[in-house]
Amino acid sequence: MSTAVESAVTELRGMIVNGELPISERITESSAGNLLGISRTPARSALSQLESEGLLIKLEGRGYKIRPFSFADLEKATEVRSVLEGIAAGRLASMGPSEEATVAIEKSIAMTEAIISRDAVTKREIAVYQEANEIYHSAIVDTCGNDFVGQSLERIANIPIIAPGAFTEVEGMAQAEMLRMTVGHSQHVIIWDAIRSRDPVRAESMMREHAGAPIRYAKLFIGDGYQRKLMTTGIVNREDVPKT
Amino acid sequence: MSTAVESAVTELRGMIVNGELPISERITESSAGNLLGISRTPARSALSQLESEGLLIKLEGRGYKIRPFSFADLEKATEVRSVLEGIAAGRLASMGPSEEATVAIEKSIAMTEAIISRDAVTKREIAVYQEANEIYHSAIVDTCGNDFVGQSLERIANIPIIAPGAFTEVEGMAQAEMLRMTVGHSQHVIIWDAIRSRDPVRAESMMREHAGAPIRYAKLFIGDGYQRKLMTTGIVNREDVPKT
DNA sequence: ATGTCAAATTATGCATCCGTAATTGACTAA
DNA sequence: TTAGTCAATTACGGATGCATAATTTGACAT
Repeated sequence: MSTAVESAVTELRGMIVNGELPISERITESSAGNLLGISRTPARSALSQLESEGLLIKLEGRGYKIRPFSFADLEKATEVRSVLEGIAAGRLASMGPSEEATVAIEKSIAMTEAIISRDAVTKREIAVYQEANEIYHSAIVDTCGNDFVGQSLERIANIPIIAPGAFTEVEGMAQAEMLRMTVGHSQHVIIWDAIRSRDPVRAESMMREHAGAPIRYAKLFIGDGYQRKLMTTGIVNREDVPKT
Repeated sequence: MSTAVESAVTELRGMIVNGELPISERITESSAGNLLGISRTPARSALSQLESEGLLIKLEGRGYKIRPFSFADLEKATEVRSVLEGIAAGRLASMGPSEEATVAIEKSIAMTEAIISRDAVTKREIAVYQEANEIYHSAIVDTCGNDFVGQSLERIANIPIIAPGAFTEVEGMAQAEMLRMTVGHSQHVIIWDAIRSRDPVRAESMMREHAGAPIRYAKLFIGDGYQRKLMTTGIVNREDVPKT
C-alpha cells in the first residue's frame, strides 16, 4: 500500500474479481481516479498495468472495459498454469528439493492432512486448506530454479479460481468440498513423493494433472453448480452458463 | 510508433538487446527522457513496462539497471518457451489446424525447403529462413485456440535468441548454420505431420524438443563460439562465458 | 423523419511543477 | 584518520494544465 499506483492496482483488481464493478461499465482514467481519490496520472498507470495483466481491455479512445471471462477462458488459463507448474515440479525433482522447499511442502502436507482427517469441515478449515494449498504450490514454483516459470504464472495467477489459493467454496456443497480437498491432498502427497524420489517425469505429469484439477473436478464432481456460482461473481459471462 | 510511450519502449528495448546501452549504467526517468527527447511522464511508463517485461530491474529510488542475462537464464527462458509452444502444437493437433494455419505453415515449410536445398547460404537466405521460422511458430501459437499461451510467451519473447525469429547468425559459421537450418526444417516437417495426423502427444513432444533447439543445438553443434558471440552483444554476462 | 455536418464534450497523451524521500558528499569533531 | 552529522542534489510520485483526437450530440436542411 505504499504508492498510489500500487494500491490502485490492488484496489481495482479486487473490485474487478469480486464483481463490484459493473462489467458493462466503461472505466476511464478520470473515473478510476475519482473512484479511488487519486489523480489521473497514477490511475493511468494502474489501468495500463491491469490491462497487461489481462483483466482489462483497452477501448481505444474510450477508456477500458472489464475483460469478460468465459468458462472456456478459465479452462484455457488453467491449462497453461498446469503446464507451467508441471515443469516446476519436474525441475524440482531433477534438482532435488532445497531444505527450504522441503520444510514448506511438508508443513503444507501436515496442514491438509489434519483437515481431511476430520469428519466435517467448516469455513475455517476451508480457509486453512487454501492457505496450505498456496504454500504448497508457491514453494514448488519459487524454488524450482527457473524464475521465468513464476514470472509467466504471475500473468494468469490473477484470474480468479485459477490461482492456487482460490479454492473457491461453493455454498451448500460441503461434501463436495471435502471430496476435492481429499483428492487434492492425496495428489500433493503423490507429487511430493515423486519429487523426493527424484522422478521428474512422474512429478511433472502428476502436477500437470493436479494443477488442472480445480476447474476440471469442479465440472466432474460438482457440475453446473460451480459454473452458476462463478457467474454470480461476475467473472464468467452469463452466456456461458448452461440454461436450466 | 504512434505514442511517445510506445516508441520509447521500442527504442529502449532495441538499444538494450543490441547492447547499445552500457549494462553498468543506471537509467533514470530523466536520463531516459533526455535520451529520447521526451519528458519524464512517458519515460516513466516506458521504463515500468520494460521492467515488467523483465528487461530492466528497478533499483528502488535510484532508477533502473539493465537486467543481466546469464547463459543459464537463456536456457531457462527457452525451457518455458518450449513447454508453452509444446501445448500450442498439441492443441492444434487435437483441434485440427484451421485453413489459415495450414496455409501459413505450408508456406513456411516451402520457404525453408527452398533454402536448405541449396548448396551454400548467404546472409539473405538466413534472413528468409528466420522469417519462415517466425511464420511457422506464430501460426501455431496464434491459432492454437488458447490465447493465454501467446500472452505468456510475449513476456519471454523479448529476450534475444529466445524468440523464434532470433535465429542469430554466427560469423564464419556458415556450415553450422546450414546444419541448424536443415535440422530445424526437418523438425518443422515432422511437427506439421504430427499435427495433420491429429497426434497431440507427438506434436507436443516434438515441438517441445524443437522450440528448445536454438539454444541446445547452439551448444551441441557450435560450442563455445555461440556463447562468445552472445557475449559481444552484451546480452550475456561475461562471467558465464567459458574461459579459453 | 432522416441524414449530414459542426460544435461541444470527453478522453487521452504529454509536459511541467511541486512535495518528499533518499542518497551522496562534505565538513567537523573526536 | 575516521566517524558522524547535516546539507545539497538527485530521483521519484503525483497533480495539474494544455493540446489533440475522437466521439457524441444537437441543429439544420432536405
